[in-house]
Amino acid sequence: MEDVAERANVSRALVSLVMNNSPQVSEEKRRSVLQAARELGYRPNLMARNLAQQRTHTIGVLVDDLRNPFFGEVVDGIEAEAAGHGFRVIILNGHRDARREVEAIETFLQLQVEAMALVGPRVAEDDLGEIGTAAPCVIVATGAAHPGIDTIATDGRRGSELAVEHLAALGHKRIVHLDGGANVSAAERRSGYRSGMHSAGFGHLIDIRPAGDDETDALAVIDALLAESDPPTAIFAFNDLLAAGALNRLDDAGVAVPGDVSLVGFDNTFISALRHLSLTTVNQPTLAMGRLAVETLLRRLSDGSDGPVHHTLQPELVVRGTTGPPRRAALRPRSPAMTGP
Amino acid sequence: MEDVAERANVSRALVSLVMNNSPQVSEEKRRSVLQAARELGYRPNLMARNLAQQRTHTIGVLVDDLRNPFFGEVVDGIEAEAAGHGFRVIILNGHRDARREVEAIETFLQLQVEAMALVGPRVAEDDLGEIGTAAPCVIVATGAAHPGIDTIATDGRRGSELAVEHLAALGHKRIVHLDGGANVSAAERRSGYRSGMHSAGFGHLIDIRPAGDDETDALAVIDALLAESDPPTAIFAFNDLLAAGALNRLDDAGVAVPGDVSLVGFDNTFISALRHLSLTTVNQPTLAMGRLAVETLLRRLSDGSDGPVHHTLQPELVVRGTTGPPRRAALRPRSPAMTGP
DNA sequence: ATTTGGAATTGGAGCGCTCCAATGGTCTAT
DNA sequence: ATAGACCATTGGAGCGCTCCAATTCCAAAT
Repeated sequence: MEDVAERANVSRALVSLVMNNSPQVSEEKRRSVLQAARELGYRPNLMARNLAQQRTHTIGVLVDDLRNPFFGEVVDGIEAEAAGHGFRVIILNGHRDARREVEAIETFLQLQVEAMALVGPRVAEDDLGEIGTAAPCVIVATGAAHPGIDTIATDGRRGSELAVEHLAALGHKRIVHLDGGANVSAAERRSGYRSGMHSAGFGHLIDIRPAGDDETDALAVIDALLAESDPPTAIFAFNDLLAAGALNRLDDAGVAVPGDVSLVGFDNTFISALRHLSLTTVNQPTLAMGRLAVETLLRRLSDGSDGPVHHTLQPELVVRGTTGPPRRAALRPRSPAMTGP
Repeated sequence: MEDVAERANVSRALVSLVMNNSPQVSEEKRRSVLQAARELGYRPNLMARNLAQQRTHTIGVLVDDLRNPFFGEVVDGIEAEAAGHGFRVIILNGHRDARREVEAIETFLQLQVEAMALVGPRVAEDDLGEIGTAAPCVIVATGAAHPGIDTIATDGRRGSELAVEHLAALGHKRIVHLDGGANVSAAERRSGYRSGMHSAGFGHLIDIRPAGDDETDALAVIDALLAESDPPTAIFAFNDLLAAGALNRLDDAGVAVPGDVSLVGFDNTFISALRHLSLTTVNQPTLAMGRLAVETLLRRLSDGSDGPVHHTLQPELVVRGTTGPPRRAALRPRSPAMTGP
C-alpha cells in the first residue's frame, strides 16, 4: 500500500479511499492509484482492514455434514441472502461431532465473524455456554432443542405426524420409527411420531428403535427388525439417508417396498426424488430456511435484543413410491420359506 | 488483552506468551494469566494475531458444489490431512460458476490464506491468471485441464476406458456418452470414451451428446435419445448425478435398466451404492485425493518451486446392477407398441 | 484583493496482537 | 564477593489498514 501510494504520488490515506471507492476522490487521482495498484499487483489485506475497521462483514456458517445434500441446500439459501446484504460467508465443517462443532464456533469467534449460523448442529445448548452468545447466532434445521437461542426450523413434530397420518390412512398399524439417535432433531421427530400414533389410536403400538442419521446406521436395526416374529408393516425413518440405508437392507433381504413394508423418510433431499428410490418423505423448505436464518441474524445485528426468536416453517408430505397399503401377511423375509399365496 | 495483563499483574507480552503456550513462562504466572483470561472472557483476536505474525495457518478450500456428495468426501480428506499439520481449513462455495470461483479465490487471497485447494473448479487456467499463483494452489478432481498448476486427479481418460471396456465386454456396441458439458473434466472423460470405443473397434459408432453434470441435465438428452429410430443399448454418463437423472427419465419412459439399456456413471458417490439405484460406476479415491492435495500444498510451501506437479490416481470400475448384456431388440420405449413377444 | 466555503488530500493515531532486544533477578562457579 | 550464565519478564516497534481532524487548494462571492 505504501508502495502504491508512492508510485501514484499520493498519501496512503488516499489509496485507502480509492480502494473503498469513496466518492470524495478526484477522477484523476483515482485512475492513477488504480493503475499503480494494478502494476504492483496490490491486493488489500483483509486482516488489516478488518482489524482497523473493527468489522469483518462476515457470517460464519457451520455445517454438520458436507456429504448430506440437505445441508448444501440450506447453505445455498444462506449465501444468497447474505450476498444481498454485503456479507461474506465462510463455511466450517462440523464433521457430525459436537466437540468439533464447538471448536469451529470458537474459530468463528476468533475470526471475529459478525454472526453465525449453525446448520444442523449437534451441540446441546448447555455445551454451547457463553460461546453461543458471544456473537449473534442462529440455529438452523435442528428443531426446537435450543430454547435460549434463535432458531429456524421445520416443524419436525408436525412432519412426523404427517408421515404417520399418511401411513395410518393407508391402513398401517404397526408403524415403527427409526430414531435419529444422537442427532438433536431426533427428539422432536420422535415426539411427533408418538403423538401421531396416539391420534391414530395406535398408542399401544408405539415402537421406537434407535438408529442414527446416516445410511450406514440403518443396517443393524433393519436386521433386528427382520429377525423378529412379528415385524412392522411400515417404517418411518429419521431422515432420507437413513431411509435409503433401510431400503438397501430391505432389498438385500428380499423384502418388497412398498409391497411388504412401506417406508417414509424425512428432508426431501434430491436422492429421495430419484425415481428408483422414489422415497415418500417429508419436505423441508431448505432455501427459505437459509434466507430466514440470515434475516434473523441481520435483525439481531441491528436492533439489540429481545428474547430468542423461533421461526417454525411448515413441512409437507411428499408421497412417492415407497408407501402403499399393507399386505395381509406381515413383513417377513421372502427367501427362506414362503407361506403361500 | 490489555485488561487481562492488568488483572494478572503482568505485561501484555507475557499474556501473549501464555496464549501461545510458550514454555518460557513460570507455572505461577501462567495460571494467573489463564484465570484472568477466563474471568474476563478473553478471546484472542485471530485477525490481529495473523497480521502481527504474518501467518494465518489457513488453507482455503473452494468447493464447486456443496450439494454433490463427491466434493464433500474430497474435503473430508483435505481437512483430515490439514488438521494433522496445524492448518485450519475454510471453505468457500463456487456455486458451479466460474465467475464466482474467481471471486472466491480473490477472497482467499485477501484473507491471506497460505495455500488453496480448488475442488472441482470450472475456471479455465487462463482465466485464473496471476490469481492462481499468488499463493500455492492445487486443483483437485478436475482432470488434466490445468497444465501450469499442481493437480490431483483421477485418470478420467482411463476411467472412461474402463467403463467402455466393461460395456463392450458385455456385448454392447452402440454406446453413447452423455458429455459433461461445461464441466472442466468433461474433455478428459470424453477423450477416454473415444479411445475406448476405438480400441473396442467401435470408432465409427462414437456418439457424444452434450448433457451436463447435474441430475436435471439428463432429461432433455434422454428424451432426445428415446425419440430416435435407432437408440443405443448402453449409456455412459459423465457422472453419477447425471446418471441418476438419466435413470429417472428412462424409468419414466418405461425403459428397463439394464434390460433395455445399460448405464454407467462416474464418481462412485454414495448414491450410486444405494441398492435401488445400484449404479455401475467408476470409483475415484476421494479421501486419498484430499490428503494428497494437502501434501502437495505443504511441499510447495516449504521447498520453493520446481515445475507444476500432476498426480494421477487410478480409477476403478465398480460393477453394480445397471449394466448387463444388451437385448436383441434395441432400446425402445415400451408403452406405445411392443414389437416382440 | 480578501474572505469564505467546500472539496480533495494528508498526517498520524490506533485496531489487537507478536516479536525482538533489553532488563532484572537468581543461581552457580570462581 | 563478584563475574558470568541463564531464565523469566517487559517495553516498544511494527504488521497493513482505516478514520478523524487538520490542512491545502481552488473557485466563487464579497
